Amino acid sequence: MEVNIKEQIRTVFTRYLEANKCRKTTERYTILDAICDMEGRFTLEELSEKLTADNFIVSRATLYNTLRLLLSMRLVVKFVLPHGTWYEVGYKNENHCYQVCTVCGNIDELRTTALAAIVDNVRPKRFRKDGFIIYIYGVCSSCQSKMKRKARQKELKKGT
Amino acid sequence: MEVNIKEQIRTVFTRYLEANKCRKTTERYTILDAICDMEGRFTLEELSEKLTADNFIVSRATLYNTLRLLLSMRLVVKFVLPHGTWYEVGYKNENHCYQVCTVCGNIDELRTTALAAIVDNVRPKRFRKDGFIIYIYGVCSSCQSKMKRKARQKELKKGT
DNA sequence: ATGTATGCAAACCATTTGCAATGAC
DNA sequence: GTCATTGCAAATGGTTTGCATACAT
Repeated sequence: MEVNIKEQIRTVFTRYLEANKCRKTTERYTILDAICDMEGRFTLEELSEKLTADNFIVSRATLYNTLRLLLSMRLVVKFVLPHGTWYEVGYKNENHCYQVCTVCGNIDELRTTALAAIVDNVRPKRFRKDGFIIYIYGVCSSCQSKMKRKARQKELKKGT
Repeated sequence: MEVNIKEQIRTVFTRYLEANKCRKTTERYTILDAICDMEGRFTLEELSEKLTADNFIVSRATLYNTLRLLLSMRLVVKFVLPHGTWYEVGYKNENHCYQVCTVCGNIDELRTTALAAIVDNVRPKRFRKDGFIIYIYGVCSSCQSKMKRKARQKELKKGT
């Protein structure tokens, strides 16, 4: 991430901490920095590993606390999928369309700008909309062939 | 749920069990029936409670096993949301658009036919699409007012 | 000096697993 | 009789909590 964007984010964070009378701890800023350096989606485990690699050890509790803080101020977005939980820096307010294989759990991001534009135009009443996620569920081609292969084997066994 | 629809579902289930050489156990059919009688979304806990109320005790393991079976054949749909996991009978192959409040966790279903039609037309390559879910994230009006009230109180405290 | 934030370990909760017993075929 | 399915209890894994300590204000 660009350095001046990181600076902007730090500024937003500082303003938020001051406005809510929260303390400006080293942990909070270091975690924020690390999150900015993560590429795309990341798990809590991956974030922890990055911090460890940077020689900064934080407890799980602090990691969760800081993430909660960042989530509540919308600097980070959380994805809860059937196969795990991911986080992502949300400063761009990007929206997402995922194709999820319900067999192997693989997730691909679909780049369908048309679709995103439509959902973007939905304006719910009495609701502050922050973003949206579209999940398309199904079976990927690789799992489809595996299932066919398995069915064939059962059929063979039946003949025995 | 209508009796003859339940019958249809049982037939589909039986065909699936036979095709895959799975056993037709009392547990499986009883759980299927209970699921058909659930109204709308339900949690595993609620399903278990209903079965208990019907004097049918099943282990968690069997509940999860049967749900996995029903999920794999698309008779049931699973929703993993930040505030819990829900299931729903999926025989109508309905698609869904949810409005999720990230503060209180409340979920409302949006009836936006236009939106559903668009997503319906997305045809991913090399992927057997079974359905989709759209989550619109944000803050509901009731949580918005609570947040405003809280902010006012902090401001008062500051003045003291 | 005050009280918020942290670290640690224990607690928690939903889900999965291993294994012996049951029962569908 | 065979082996898939069940029930039980233990294990797992991610997240939260309680409490003593550290440190930002």
